[in-house]
Amino acid sequence: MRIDNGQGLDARKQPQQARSQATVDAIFDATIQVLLAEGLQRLTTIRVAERAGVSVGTLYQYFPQKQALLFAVLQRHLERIVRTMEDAAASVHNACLSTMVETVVSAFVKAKTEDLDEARALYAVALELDSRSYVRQVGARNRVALEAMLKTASDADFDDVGMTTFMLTGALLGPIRLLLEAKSPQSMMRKFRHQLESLCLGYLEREARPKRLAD
Amino acid sequence: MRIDNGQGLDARKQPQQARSQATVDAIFDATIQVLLAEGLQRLTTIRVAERAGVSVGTLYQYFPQKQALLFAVLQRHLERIVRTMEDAAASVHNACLSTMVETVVSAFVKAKTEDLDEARALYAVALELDSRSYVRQVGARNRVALEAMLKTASDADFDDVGMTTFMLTGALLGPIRLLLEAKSPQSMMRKFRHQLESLCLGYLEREARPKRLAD
Amino acid sequence: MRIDNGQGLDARKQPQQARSQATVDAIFDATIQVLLAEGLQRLTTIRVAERAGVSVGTLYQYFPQKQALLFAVLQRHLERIVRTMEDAAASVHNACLSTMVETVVSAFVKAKTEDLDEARALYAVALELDSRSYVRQVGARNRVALEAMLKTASDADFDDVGMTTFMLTGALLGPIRLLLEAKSPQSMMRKFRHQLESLCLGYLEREARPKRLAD
Amino acid sequence: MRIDNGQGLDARKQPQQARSQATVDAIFDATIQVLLAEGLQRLTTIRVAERAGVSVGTLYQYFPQKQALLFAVLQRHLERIVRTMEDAAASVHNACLSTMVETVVSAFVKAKTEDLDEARALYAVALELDSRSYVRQVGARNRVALEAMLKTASDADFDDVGMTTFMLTGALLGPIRLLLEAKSPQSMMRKFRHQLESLCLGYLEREARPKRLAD
DNA sequence: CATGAATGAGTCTTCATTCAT
DNA sequence: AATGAATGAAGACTCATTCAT
Repeated sequence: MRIDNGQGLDARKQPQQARSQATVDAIFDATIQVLLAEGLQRLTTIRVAERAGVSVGTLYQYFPQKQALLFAVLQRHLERIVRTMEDAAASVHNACLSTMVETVVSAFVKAKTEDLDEARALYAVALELDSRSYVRQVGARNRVALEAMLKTASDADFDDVGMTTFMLTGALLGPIRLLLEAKSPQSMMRKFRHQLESLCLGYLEREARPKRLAD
Repeated sequence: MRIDNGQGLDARKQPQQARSQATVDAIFDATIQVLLAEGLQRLTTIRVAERAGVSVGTLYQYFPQKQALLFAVLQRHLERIVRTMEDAAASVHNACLSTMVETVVSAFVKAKTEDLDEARALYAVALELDSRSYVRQVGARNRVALEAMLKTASDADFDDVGMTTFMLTGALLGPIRLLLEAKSPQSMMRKFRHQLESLCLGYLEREARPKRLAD
Repeated sequence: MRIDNGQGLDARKQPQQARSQATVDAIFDATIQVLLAEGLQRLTTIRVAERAGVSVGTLYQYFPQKQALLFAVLQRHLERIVRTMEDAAASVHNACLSTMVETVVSAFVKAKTEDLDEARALYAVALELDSRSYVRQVGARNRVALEAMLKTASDADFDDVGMTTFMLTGALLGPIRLLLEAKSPQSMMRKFRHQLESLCLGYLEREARPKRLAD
Repeated sequence: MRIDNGQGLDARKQPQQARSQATVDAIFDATIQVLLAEGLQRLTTIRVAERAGVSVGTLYQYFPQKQALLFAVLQRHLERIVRTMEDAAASVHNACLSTMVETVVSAFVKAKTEDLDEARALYAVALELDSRSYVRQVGARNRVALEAMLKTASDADFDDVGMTTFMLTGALLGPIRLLLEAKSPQSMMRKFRHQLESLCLGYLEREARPKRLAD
């Protein structure tokens, strides 16, 4: 959020930064494209620079190492997704379980699906040793948001909210990953969201203790 | 399993092949170790050979390319898992949903968990371009087995078994992956299996139409 | 020739390309030197690069494979020779046989002899599988030029010009090859040209039918 | 000659040597085949051994280094040819030029043509650094034989027999090499020998001084 | 700031040769 | 003697990174 807004604003005032931003964006896009077209193993700084229409030197101006570039691209992607999730989770505090699930699933599917190729391209990057801890952090933020939400559910209490959140996260990630790896993700999309809600809600309702009213 | 036996037999007759087998095994193990210790990107044939206690030349005698080695390791792993799943699914044809889930979850968790490190190590390998189609095949075999099982459920019918199987697979994979990436998977294990059953069963019961008796 | 000029011109305008050209030239020369000093089998990209005073990486910037380098060197050499032959042959259309032979032999000996070492170095390269078809092409161009010339001889007709050209080519190549492989080619040079003319002319006069005047 | 006879004789007495000889022959043949099928650069001891139906170890029993093998094959080939030439040249001492040429050309063409593939396969080997001096030796023997022959010509004297022999050798080699490299050598064969005689005789008659009778 | 030529350490892969069986 | 598994030096080629222009 800050980055998006900030960069837009800065751009108007400082034309050079506008150019910078355009360059950075071009590099980001090029990275995704190369990732999709060639795979992580064949992604080279030169290939990225070429596709971005800049020289390697320029690329290194903005990203002092290859790792930094990959990390930045991954970060942009994951940041957008967690933020979406955090916002969605926060917006349904104190709601009932079914509303929560509906909202969260909807947000998650939308986030992952909007940039389908990007998400696909970044799986391998996320697995890389050097980004592991960051990925874990983001995962943790995600779980924190969900856990905070679940705790406020108007119609349910959980014995082990930590575990429940863990499973819920898994329930969201598993099918999405499968979907992204499928050949024609678009075709199942409509039904998919409904099914994902069913999966999550089925689980949560099984795990919930009915809320004690006079508490 | 079959492989071990077959080779064991041969080994007694042909001492040279016994040595070969020992070498191949050492290379397999070394690959997993390097994968865990260094990651896919830093896995080199020399490092694998060194850790296996053989020369590069020997490694190449058995695996004509690096890819072939990685593929073989992945194959051994996945083959064991699908076979476990196929057997488990076949063993509960015509049972009730809860038995099915219990059996399948148990088999899956056990398979993935037995060689925890191996499973962890191979995620990145499975993502590589060249093994994609094979991974997909195995995934398909898995789904076929589950779908065949679900169709025989004594207490449930499904409108769209294909989709249900798809989601069920996702429900199994997601949390397991999360578990493998967690710091101390062993600690949650006991509770985990129960939770995974809950997730699967909650979903399936929601999706099931009660079976028509006089059909 | 054309290449040098063209690149020279470009070089003045684009200083970077001047550096490039210098690098390429150094690599060419180094290749010949390594070929002579070590032989084709011991020619390695590193050795060439070292002798050229550049790094392997630089070499690969200009020649994407070892083969490409060898091919380029061979091409430069053969191209110069065929062109010399084509020009020489064209320049004596309609002359008498002895003039033709004198001119062609002189051009051929000069071309092969100018860069004696280069010619010597490239025999093995020319034999390599991958350059075979190119070598054949050049040979064909050469024969075409000679055949066209012979057909216009003012004092002779040939029954089978194709065969005659074939033999003439062999008559030129054989002794030259022997000369290049000799220890002190320079010493025989003077007499050699005369002898080669004798060989060619002796043959052609035997094969020629006297020209019918009223044709 | 000695080798062929000797080995045949020994074989009858010492059966083990017969087997040896068979093995050696198989290795020789395999070498030629590999040379033709893969080229010198891709000729490996293992490939040769495989094609010969023996193990590498066995191959090394007979040829302690790869070079030794190649050298032996080359030697067998060249030895046969020089010997043919020496015999042919010796058989026409004191004959007239045209008889000499006819005999020598016939022998040479026959020798090179009998094992067309072998001759083709061995060009690259002959060019290798390590066999250069041997090849030169054989060339020298050849020239010595021809020179001795020319000196006895009944109808001609030469001012510089050395040079004349040199050119004659070149005149023989050049066209033959061209023929071997051609696509369908067999087709031109008949006419070819006649042409080669014409080339040689044309040259020799030009260079000859008529023999002084009362000398 | 931008460029892209240059660098050279690091990878994969091959193959002559050895040696335990 | 024969076998073929094992060795490891050496070669082709790549690519992150630097730096003169």
